[in-house]
Amino acid sequence: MESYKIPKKSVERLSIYKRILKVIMDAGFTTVSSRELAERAGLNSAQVRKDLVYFGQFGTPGMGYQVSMLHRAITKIMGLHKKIPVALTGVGNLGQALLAYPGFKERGFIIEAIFDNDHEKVGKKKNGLKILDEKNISSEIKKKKVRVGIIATPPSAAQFAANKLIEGGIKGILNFAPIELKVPSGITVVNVALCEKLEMLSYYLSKRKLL
Amino acid sequence: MESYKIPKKSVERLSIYKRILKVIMDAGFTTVSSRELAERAGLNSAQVRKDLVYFGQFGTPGMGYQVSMLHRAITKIMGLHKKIPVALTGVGNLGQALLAYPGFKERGFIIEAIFDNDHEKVGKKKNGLKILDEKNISSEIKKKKVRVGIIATPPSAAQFAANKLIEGGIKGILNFAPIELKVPSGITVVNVALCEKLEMLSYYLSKRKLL
DNA sequence: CAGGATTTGTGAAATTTATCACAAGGAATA
DNA sequence: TATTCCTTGTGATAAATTTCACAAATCCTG
Repeated sequence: MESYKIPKKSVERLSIYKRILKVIMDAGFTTVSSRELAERAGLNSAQVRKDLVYFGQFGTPGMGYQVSMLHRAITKIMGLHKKIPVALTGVGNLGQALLAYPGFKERGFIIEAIFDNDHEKVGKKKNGLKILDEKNISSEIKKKKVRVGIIATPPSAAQFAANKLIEGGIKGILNFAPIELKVPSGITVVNVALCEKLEMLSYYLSKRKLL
Repeated sequence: MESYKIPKKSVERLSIYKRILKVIMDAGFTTVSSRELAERAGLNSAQVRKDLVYFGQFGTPGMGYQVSMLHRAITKIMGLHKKIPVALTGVGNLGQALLAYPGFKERGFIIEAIFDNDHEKVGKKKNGLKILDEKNISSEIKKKKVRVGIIATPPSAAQFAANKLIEGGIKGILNFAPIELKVPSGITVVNVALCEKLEMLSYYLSKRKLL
């Protein structure tokens, strides 16, 4: 039952379990049941157990899961136990917020290079990093052995940035631009659907005549 | 087939169709087929048709959909044809980025009030708005008839902000904080899972031994 | 206006995902 | 050690979602 075909949703929930485990661990508890994890995550307990079993047998019947052990196991499974060098493209408002976002560093994602296509910005410093020209993305990230790219450009510049990142050897992209990036197979793109979420909210409120 | 039970996924995709329709419209085309929409969105054409039929019959056999008509229809369905007053809580890096994010205004979401619990910040101005004390959220948003709240606080302050927003009569929350908000029934919460997405990317790369 | 080419809308089938329900394993108590 | 109480892991079942496949509707060409 190792890594045959794991639902994307299960992977996303793994991240949620990890976050909750941290809270439980900091509160001083040493074990936790699938029922409690489920309750805190707003899920069904069988689902929690099924999700975890995709990755191994972590529990003890009658007792539950060892909090710190499970937390460590998930961290390792997700590859969050080592530092990951990252490049950021687009140093606008969103890009700057991401640059300062503590969550990235906490998870081991270290932003090593930042790029923009605005010549007004190129050469200036942000958070101790010099803003580089987008034209040089591929050579710069090769030099710094960056493995992950974040796209925080406007939609019109996103595909160009993606191409340059891929040219530079990047295998994974976190995309904040609201477009469907075209990438060759072998490149993993994860989209953060900021606009879509906002519009969903509008839809649900509108349907209930609350707007 | 009107609004019986529409999958959440369909609603989210509606937003994607709207975005693509805009592109096609700006390129000067007047009609579009489900096949083309599907291709651009990376989906199956039957799915596009099924999604749209949840909301009405928009297409013409042999011809496809009228681009501008469909775009307008989706905008209306999603309640994005009128202005929506919004309150933002948490004027940190993320909050400031959201404040300056053009996508909000473009979609009719007008940020009318901003709050923070940091007394250093309260009273100062950002983007023409005075930062108000989080303690006064409920009275302020009642005054300004705000309908939607955005939470961009650190996780530790998120539940407090949510409570105050709800106290002030808000029905919808866009939550950027990585916690499961506890809200009474009748309140719609949409989470933007920033950290989760990042961690998913790490997982997929890690699995392929690319980190 | 007839015939061929498209493309929609939609039942039916396939696939995926979530929930139920319970046997089996282990802890805790006496 | 026997007994009771929990809780896991999991096969079976149910629900949700996606894809297939085609009749019916409309366009377009000659």
